[in-house]
Amino acid sequence: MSTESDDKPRRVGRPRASGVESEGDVRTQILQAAAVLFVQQGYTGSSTREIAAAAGLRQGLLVHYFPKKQDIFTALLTRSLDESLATVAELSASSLAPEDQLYRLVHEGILELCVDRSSSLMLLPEAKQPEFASFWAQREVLRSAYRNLISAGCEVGSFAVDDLTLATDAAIGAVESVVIWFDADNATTPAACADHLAGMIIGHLLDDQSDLDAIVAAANEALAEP
Amino acid sequence: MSTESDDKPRRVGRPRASGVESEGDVRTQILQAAAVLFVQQGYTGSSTREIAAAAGLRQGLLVHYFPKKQDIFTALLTRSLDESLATVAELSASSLAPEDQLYRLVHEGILELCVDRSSSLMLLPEAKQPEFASFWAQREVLRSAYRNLISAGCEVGSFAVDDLTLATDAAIGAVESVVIWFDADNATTPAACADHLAGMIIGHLLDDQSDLDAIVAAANEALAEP
DNA sequence: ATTATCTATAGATCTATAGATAATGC
DNA sequence: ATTATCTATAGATCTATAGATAATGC
Repeated sequence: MSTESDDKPRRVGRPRASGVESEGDVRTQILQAAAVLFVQQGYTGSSTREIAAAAGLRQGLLVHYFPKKQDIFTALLTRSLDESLATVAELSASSLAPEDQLYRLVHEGILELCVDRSSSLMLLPEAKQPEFASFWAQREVLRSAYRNLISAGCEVGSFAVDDLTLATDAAIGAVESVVIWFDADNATTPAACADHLAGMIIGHLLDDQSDLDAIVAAANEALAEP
Repeated sequence: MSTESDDKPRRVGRPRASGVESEGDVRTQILQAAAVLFVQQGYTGSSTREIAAAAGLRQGLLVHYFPKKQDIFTALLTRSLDESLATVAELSASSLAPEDQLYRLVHEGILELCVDRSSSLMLLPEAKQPEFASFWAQREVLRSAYRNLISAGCEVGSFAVDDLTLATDAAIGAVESVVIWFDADNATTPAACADHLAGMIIGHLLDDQSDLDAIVAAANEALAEP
């Protein structure tokens, strides 16, 4: 119904030198390009010029959207926690037993890490530096959720754990280990990874190993529903 | 019995500007300083000048010992596999059952990763780049050892595994995950980490969970001997 | 006039090269 | 003379700043 022809690129502002037209939010495009480069070459190893080129724009414009290079990294780090923190909120509103909640949190977390490469950015050494402390504070929220679920699982007698801190770190660590080796090009699917690893992690926390089947079955049923 | 006084610094060559005297092999000192910085700030994020300063010498001298910055990284990466590959060789010369061998390999590997911070260097994005391909070839030897032990364990009926590749990657991944979170400053000891994680990994491979206790007991006994 | 982009560049790096210097050895 | 180190620096970056330009909007 529009009187304008769709293929005429009517857009305010000087055209891009690269010819590539901006599709959607420019900041998002920059972030995507940066995520790929950071994963391949590291944060310091990827120049703002390279990132800009990958996003189809000039370095000067990138700086206009992200005045400091560090702003790009901060945005990516923060974004990488959103999904898991949303899952935590959802689960804690449910009335599921702690072992069921933890299984689902772990399973979801693994899937997320398999599909979104940028979730491995927190492993970059530069992420440890003080400018990114607020990211680690957020992440501590996620770690507490794991810890609380493990602790609650012990209280109801489902889990048996000596050292709560060690069990928590080992569980989160095993979830995150998937970013070290999962390769989207290989035959193994994210779902298969998630099933395998989640079984290993929850299985090792359970007091009675044979409870695992019921937990897995319940989670699979829940997934089958809308 | 020496006629020379020990505190006179008789040494050929121009003295260091830093005043810090070289203790032992200079290349080793440079590598140690570089490992710390690479872990903290990444490879590209650590300049040769910084590394030299940390080792108590000037940048020009560092370049004399390692003509390319990349040579430092190559040396560190290569070194990080030595320990585990030696363990593999030792174990395969033994007549232990595959599940016992794998438990010990995993356990040793975790200990090593806890004590030697530089073993996490392979996680740096820069390590993936083609100049370091020979490191990955060596590492593939280690991965094969894991894979073969899991496969052998299945054949003798101790392990039950659907997907050999997935089981291998998950096992190595879980071992390596320790570098993500282990912190020497915390209360948890390397030994406690190794026990916990190795139990989780081998436990999940076993067909009959109750075999785990015997494997752990045998490994602990072997460690107690000289 | 407003907007989105561009180009040009200053100042601060960083790696690797070249050659000088301050010890001991003979 | 030999050795281990140094200083100085060229050339190539890299980030962030400043201001110009090429579109549409009115």
